[in-house]
Amino acid sequence: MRFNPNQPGGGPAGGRDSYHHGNLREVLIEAALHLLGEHGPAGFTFADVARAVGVSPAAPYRHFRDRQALLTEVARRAFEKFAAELDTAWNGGRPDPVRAIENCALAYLSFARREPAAFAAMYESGLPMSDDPTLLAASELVLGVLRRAADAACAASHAARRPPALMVALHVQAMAHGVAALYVSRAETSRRKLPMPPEDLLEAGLLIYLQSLGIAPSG
Amino acid sequence: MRFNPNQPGGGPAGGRDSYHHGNLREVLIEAALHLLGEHGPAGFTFADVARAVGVSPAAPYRHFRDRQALLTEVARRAFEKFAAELDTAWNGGRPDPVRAIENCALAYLSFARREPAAFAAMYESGLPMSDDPTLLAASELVLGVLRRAADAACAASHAARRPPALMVALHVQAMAHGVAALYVSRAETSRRKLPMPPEDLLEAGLLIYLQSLGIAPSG
DNA sequence: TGTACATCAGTGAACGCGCGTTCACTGATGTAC
DNA sequence: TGTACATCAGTGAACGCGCGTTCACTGATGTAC
Repeated sequence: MRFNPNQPGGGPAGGRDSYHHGNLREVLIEAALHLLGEHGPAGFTFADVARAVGVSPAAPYRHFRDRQALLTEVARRAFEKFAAELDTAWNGGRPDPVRAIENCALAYLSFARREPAAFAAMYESGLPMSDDPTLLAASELVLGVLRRAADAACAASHAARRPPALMVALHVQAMAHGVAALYVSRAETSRRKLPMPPEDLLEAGLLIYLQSLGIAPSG
Repeated sequence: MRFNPNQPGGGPAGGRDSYHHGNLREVLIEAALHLLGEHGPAGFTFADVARAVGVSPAAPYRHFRDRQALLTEVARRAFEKFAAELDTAWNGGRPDPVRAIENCALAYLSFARREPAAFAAMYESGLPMSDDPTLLAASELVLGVLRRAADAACAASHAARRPPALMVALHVQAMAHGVAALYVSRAETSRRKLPMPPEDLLEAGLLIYLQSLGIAPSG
């Protein structure tokens, strides 16, 4: 498949009717994401990306040092988008902390389902965080959102002994991530069947967990 | 690195001083597992395995149709070993259901830590279960153990409303898997630092969860 | 015990292929004056 | 407004390499008689 750099409406000049692409960097990132979704984190090559975009195999080198640099950029954007969606789902803690946390967790699954490519880039590509501070920073946005959600939930708790909010955030992420990894993000042929929607499984698990912290949905 | 088919003590004849290897199939599986641990699910080739064993690149074809067939066998054995370790940790539910479930969960992490290669073969290689019934069957052993553990835990519960045992098993696995995937099994450079041991994180999470079901450790 | 033969489990050379990367190049664009 | 020039962002041919796989082969082993 080929990616057309022009806007759907046909932007001003630019794009591929001229010698210069004008937008190649962005298009390469999109194409890499697309291939990632189709063939998994290791299922495509630098040359594949160039081919998908309809450009010579040398062209990508003008924009990325190598395949890993491209993949890193994909993962960085994935983390940012993922964190933004979680934050939208959190919605400032409305209508109440439990529902807001649940919405966060469901957004976790929703993202894994809608964007398996981005999910793979973040959590299955094995990219080293240590090499790129901006990638590390982007990855921390995700837990940051969950941390804020857990703070609010803990503040609303009336349990005798509460675990630290960070730990609650990590528990929520662990359960969401476990469900996502086992039952949502993997190829359909390589995961077990589940007698219920993964969303129901996760929601039930979180309710049981949060109940123990003395937090219940209001209303 | 090279794998010596002979036992360390030097078994009776057999092995690589003769033209015939005598044990090549087993040694190929070991070598594949080893390479998997070093370079991830996609990080080695059929030829690499042959080289690691010190055999011609055509030799593996006598034992496996292709790379995927070899990987499938590795994954199948990994599931069996993993399930066996979980069952040992479960220990028939002793000393009490909560402790036994916790031991199961800790065994989950322990396996992910000690055998990252096997873990990757099972959960990160993207092998299609649908192609091989024996692989599917092996993969179900794992949930089978957790299911039995959950059954016993639910029987001991005195909560007003209990979720089905299968769901409890899935929750336990989800949390364990989430912690393992995020904080144990990935390469050190590509995971976030955690302000506590993953084992403590998981244990705390399960305690909170199980408490809600009206199950507490005895003693 | 000896011999002939079938089968098994390796060898190693060869193939076509696509990869990552480099290279000198060239068309298009921007800018100084 | 026009022109010369620098820079940018592509081309496409080329390279060496290691891959997966096939092939005719051969050494070792097992078995019938």
